[in-house]
Amino acid sequence: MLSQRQLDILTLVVQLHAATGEPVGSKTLMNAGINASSATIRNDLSFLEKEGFIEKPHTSAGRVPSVQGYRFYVDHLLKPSTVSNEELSSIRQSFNRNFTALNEIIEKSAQVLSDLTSYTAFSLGPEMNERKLTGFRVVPLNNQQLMAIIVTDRGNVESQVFTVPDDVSSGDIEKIIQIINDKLVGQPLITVYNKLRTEIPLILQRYFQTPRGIMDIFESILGNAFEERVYIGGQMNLLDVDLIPDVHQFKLVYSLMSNQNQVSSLIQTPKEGISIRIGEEIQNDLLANMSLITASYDVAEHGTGTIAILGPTNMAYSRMFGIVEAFRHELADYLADYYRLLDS
Amino acid sequence: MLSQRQLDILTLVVQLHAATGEPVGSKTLMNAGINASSATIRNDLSFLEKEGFIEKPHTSAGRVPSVQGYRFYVDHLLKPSTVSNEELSSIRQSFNRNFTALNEIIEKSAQVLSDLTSYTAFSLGPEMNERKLTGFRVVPLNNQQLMAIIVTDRGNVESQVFTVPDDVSSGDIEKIIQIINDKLVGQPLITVYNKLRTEIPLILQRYFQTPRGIMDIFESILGNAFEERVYIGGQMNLLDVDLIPDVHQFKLVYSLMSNQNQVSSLIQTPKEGISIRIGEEIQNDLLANMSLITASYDVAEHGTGTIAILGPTNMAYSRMFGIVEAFRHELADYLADYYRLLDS
DNA sequence: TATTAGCACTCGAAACGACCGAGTGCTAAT
DNA sequence: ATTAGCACTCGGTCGTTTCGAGTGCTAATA
Repeated sequence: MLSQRQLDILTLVVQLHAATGEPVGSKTLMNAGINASSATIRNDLSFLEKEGFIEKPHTSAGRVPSVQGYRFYVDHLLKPSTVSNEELSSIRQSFNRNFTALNEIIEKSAQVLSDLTSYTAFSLGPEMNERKLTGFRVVPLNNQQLMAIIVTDRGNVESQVFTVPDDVSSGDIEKIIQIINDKLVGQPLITVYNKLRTEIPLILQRYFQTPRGIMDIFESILGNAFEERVYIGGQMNLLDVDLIPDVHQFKLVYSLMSNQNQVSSLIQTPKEGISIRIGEEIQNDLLANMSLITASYDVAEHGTGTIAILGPTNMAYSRMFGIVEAFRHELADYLADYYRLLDS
Repeated sequence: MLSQRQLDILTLVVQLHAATGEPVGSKTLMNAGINASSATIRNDLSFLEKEGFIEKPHTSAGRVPSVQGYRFYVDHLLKPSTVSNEELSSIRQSFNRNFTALNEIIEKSAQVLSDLTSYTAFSLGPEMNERKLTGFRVVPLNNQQLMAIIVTDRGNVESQVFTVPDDVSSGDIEKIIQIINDKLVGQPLITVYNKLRTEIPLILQRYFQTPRGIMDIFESILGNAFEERVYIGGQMNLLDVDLIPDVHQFKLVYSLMSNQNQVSSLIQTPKEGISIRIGEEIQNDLLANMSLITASYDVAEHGTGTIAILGPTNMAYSRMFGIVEAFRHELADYLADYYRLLDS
């Protein structure tokens, strides 16, 4: 369908446009290594345009890749650049501090990934839904306040301070803790979440007249732990990209990113490995001129996590692909170590 | 010095400029209620300019208040607008949820204040430095992880999960906890912080060969609790203000606000009550075209806290002053209640 | 003496237009 | 199939003009 030269031209259009941000013209392509006259290149350009791979912003400008063009490039022409050893070791180094809870590692990873790419990065830890509630503690802090601590499967910890309502005695609390330990600890979180709305209130009714107040508290705590949390790094990097035409849109994007649910569904990826979505493929009007690279990673029997970066449509795909690819492996390795340590 | 009409004119210039953002001309002032011809007003304007209260962006524009003009307005002309009952009750309502730890109340207050003013808001809880360490708990989570919980004076809680180094046995941990409980609980935080670097290591040396690793952990945890934390709400509101000329400056301001130390010293206020700093008075080049309203509030014997808002120099001072004034009292009352509850 | 009407003047913002040049499409020659 | 040549397009830049809000000054007025 496309001649080799046409493939070369498309590749260069994508890469030069990524490098300069400008539309690419026939002479530029000639100088960039296409072995043909500018006229010939123009013919090819015109062909590529007819086929929908590139388009021109206006008559007398150069060409710019279309979404379809990017798609084709990403699917067939992209050669992931290998990550330099220095970068690799800088990734490792940034994970090298002795982190504490899993959440903090995940949070840090979003930070590092965004620094590395200078775009906005997302990080979601290994699948939460398969996790079990492995520990539940309530620690008295003073007369009126308690701290509830929830430990899930491995390493993930949520805590919340709460004030005891007037009508609840410390004996009541004891009983509730015992019930929770009996009935909930060791169960998958999803079960916990369900029982909390069905079975537990029934049991509590046997002991208390009005279990509602205290139940609300525990429900909110456990609910917190249940929610998966996507960490975001480098949100301000979006401001550098000239793709945010006005401040208003930036605020919209920012508030989009403040909403866990929306972010969650944004970086949801259907398939294994790395997926690249370009412009309108993201199916979100706000992000129409951006691209999203999503990658999943497996941590042995501990489920799979997700990382992602969001940048301009004309990002340097091969470099970004390389970074994301390297990063997902590093993170998976690091987490495998982390779990191994916990198990030892 | 200034005639009554000149005072009126200055007031109107400030207020109209706040309302429209445009320089104010003589005709506008005439229509806005100054009882004199535009020529007369021009004379007064020219006088006010000579005295340094107003200035003109360029020859054929209207006048704009100078910093000195704002200063005079704020010091002598400003009538704080009273806050409507609805607003007052909406403030109260937003505090009405059953909050848990003090930090969360303070965080929420920054949020509410920024919503109310549509500027950026800061909130610092009642003086931390006078606080004492009243509780210290270490809770085992699993084989390798512990959670340390620190409770200060009243209601303030910090927690941190950490992984136990290989060379530390659970007996060691027990001993350390005991030492901390003996030597540190009940002391003011500042003492804790100091002892942690002097006395405690000496004691530990008696028991362990290499106390360093474990000490690092505790030091970082306690250090965390020691740090005062200013909460910020509505940072994105700065983007609405047309005062941020370019995205670059916004990023600078944003990173300024990401630095606890800088924010802390920013909202440091010398005097009691409400203080208004205008433009260059803030002594920060980045904020040269903004104003900062800082207010302190007392919570009986629990120290004093600070709230602040940061907005454009031409903000509606009387309204903002009113809001901040109302807010500091509401917050003080609410916290007084909160502490009363804890003491009961 | 304070106020006001009148008028010439200033200067930024917006509208206009000429020009430039990168880039195109097409045609005819190789 | 490729290329040289050329007329054409159109956004961006830059200087000019126009417009109008606002000023300062002067002379008349209360």
